[in-house]
Amino acid sequence: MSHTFPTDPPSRTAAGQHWRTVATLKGIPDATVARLPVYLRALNQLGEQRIDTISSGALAEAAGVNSAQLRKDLSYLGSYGTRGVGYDVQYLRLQIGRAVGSAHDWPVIIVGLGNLGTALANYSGFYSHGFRVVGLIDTSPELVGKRIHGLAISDLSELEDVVARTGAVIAVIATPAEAAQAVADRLVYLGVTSILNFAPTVLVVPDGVNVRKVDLGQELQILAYHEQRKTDDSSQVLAESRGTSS
Amino acid sequence: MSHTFPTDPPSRTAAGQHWRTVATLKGIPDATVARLPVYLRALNQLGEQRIDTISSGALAEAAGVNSAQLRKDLSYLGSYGTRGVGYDVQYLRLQIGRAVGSAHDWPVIIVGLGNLGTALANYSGFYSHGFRVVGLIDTSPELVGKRIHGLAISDLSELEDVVARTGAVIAVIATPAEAAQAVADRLVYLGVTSILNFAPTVLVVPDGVNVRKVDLGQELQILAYHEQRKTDDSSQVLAESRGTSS
DNA sequence: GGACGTTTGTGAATGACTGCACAATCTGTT
DNA sequence: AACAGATTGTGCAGTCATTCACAAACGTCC
Ligand SMILES: NC(=O)c1ccc[n+]([C@@H]2O[C@H](COP(=O)([O-])OP(=O)(O)OC[C@H]3O[C@@H](n4cnc5c(N)ncnc54)[C@H](O)[C@@H]3O)[C@@H](O)[C@H]2O)c1
Ligand SMILES: NC(=O)c1ccc[n+]([C@@H]2O[C@H](COP(=O)([O-])OP(=O)(O)OC[C@H]3O[C@@H](n4cnc5c(N)ncnc54)[C@H](O)[C@@H]3O)[C@@H](O)[C@H]2O)c1
Repeated sequence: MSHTFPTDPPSRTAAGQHWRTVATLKGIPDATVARLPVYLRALNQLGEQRIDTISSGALAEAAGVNSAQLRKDLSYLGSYGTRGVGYDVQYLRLQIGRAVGSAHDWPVIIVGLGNLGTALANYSGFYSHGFRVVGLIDTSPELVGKRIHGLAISDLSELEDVVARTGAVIAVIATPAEAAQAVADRLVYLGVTSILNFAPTVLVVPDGVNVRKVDLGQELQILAYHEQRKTDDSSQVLAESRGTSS
Repeated sequence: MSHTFPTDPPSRTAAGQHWRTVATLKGIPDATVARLPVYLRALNQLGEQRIDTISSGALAEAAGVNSAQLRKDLSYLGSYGTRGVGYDVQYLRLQIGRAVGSAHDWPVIIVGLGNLGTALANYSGFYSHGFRVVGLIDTSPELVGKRIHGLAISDLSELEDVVARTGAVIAVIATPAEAAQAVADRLVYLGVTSILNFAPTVLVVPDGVNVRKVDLGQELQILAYHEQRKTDDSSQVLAESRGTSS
């Protein structure tokens, strides 16, 4: 799922001799990590409703997953439930938040402020989850200098400066696809180690850098595939012609 | 991945007695379906470069996957390669397009034209991949009547009309989270069977309806998790304290 | 036309994830 | 203090996904 393959020893100063091993030992499975934010969101909603305790069954339903899965997922974080009772909403919220890293307040840079980038920059949902937009970068002279929520858009040439000043390690790329790889290279060179990419391109990055891609077209095509299968009865005929074993 | 749990027999008129079984028989694995659009994108780029034949190795690299995986994925569609040579770019493009359903031109409705919805509506990348925005829906009196790319925004009350007229079965939800479930219910009731949801909520829909969620906050939290693990040396200490077996 | 290098398609091995089923553990009640 | 009901945490088996490794098939060159 992640595009990171930590085969080389990291250049970090970390104490561990074999990082890979440690990661595998303690590491929360990718599939679980991907679900933790969902649980967190559900817990937040529950918290606002003054619910202070919840069972795995109820929380699982709110999150749209199997309850055994929920329990197993949570068990990777520790034993934070009480048998016969359930989970304390506030406490669990805290623990998942800590595991996921929203305890910190992560500074984030957005590169490319066209349609999409601007929408993202305006999005308030960021802040409520431990992220803070601290840098806006574009190349268009028409955009540079403009302010969004009080934050001025800087030129690409000032990228180094912005990264250094804000200490951001997470960046969002919302430039046209052609520019994305160059931007990513530059970001990585400046020390950014996590990239959320909205441009429809496969980014190539060194080990140790995490990339996640959000691709609207891709999502729609996946939906279209299922849509097509619903109507297409001929898919069953095709099934016969191929030797589908077992 | 999909939030659809086809436990009950679908209320559809489809011929198959056990949909689940049929799907499993011929069905292309979910993981593969999710990658097909990536291959398609890579092929499109290659096609523009006048490359007419490509090996699994080269295409796999462009798509960022293992070459064996690419071949296996493609083998679900049929045997479209030539041993010793590779794949014909145009032909393969056609075949994947057909499988994924971009051969049709899918009409799509967007509900909620705030920051994000407007950006989506303006996005031209839609059209180039077999999707056509045919309906825009919002509740805000300030937005209703406004035009985006020549298409007028309709009020929510006209939703039925719009769906019926356009025959759309795919919809994008970009409303605030609070409104999302109600909108989804309404859409489903009107015959929409695929939803791309940008609101940070788990949508509950009947069997047979496909939902895909795009959640920015979630993506960032996943990045933050990995970020945290990179720096956090204490994670190793924590690893010890928990009884991590074997 | 046969030998050679290349590349596909796929069986089989390995690995990751999911869901079931149940013992362990808790609260409240009699 | 023992019991009943509820709910967690987890071993295990089944399912799904990835990767390896190689025979089968192709084009080319001599
Ligand atoms: N708009 C959408 O709804 C949408 C949806 C899905 C994907 N996308 C993708 O997201 C990306 C952005 O989409 P958009 O609609 O906002 O496009 P856009 O053209 O409106 O915006 C792109 C912005 O990036 C800036 N830019 C170009 N090169 C740059 C560089 N090297 N460094 C910094 N900034 C640079 C441009 O000046 C422009 O402001 C595209 O790759 C698009 O395919 C957009
Ligand atoms: N803006 C972003 O970058 C961003 C990023 C990630 C997720 N999101 C999510 O996407 C959704 C939309 O975000 P946004 O920034 O565009 O919000 P927004 O407030 O700008 O837009 C919401 C729009 O939905 C309309 N609306 C409200 N109720 C409606 C209903 N019942 N039917 C139809 N339309 C309705 C509103 O009139 C408004 O125009 C939110 O759920 C948000 O959390 C946004």
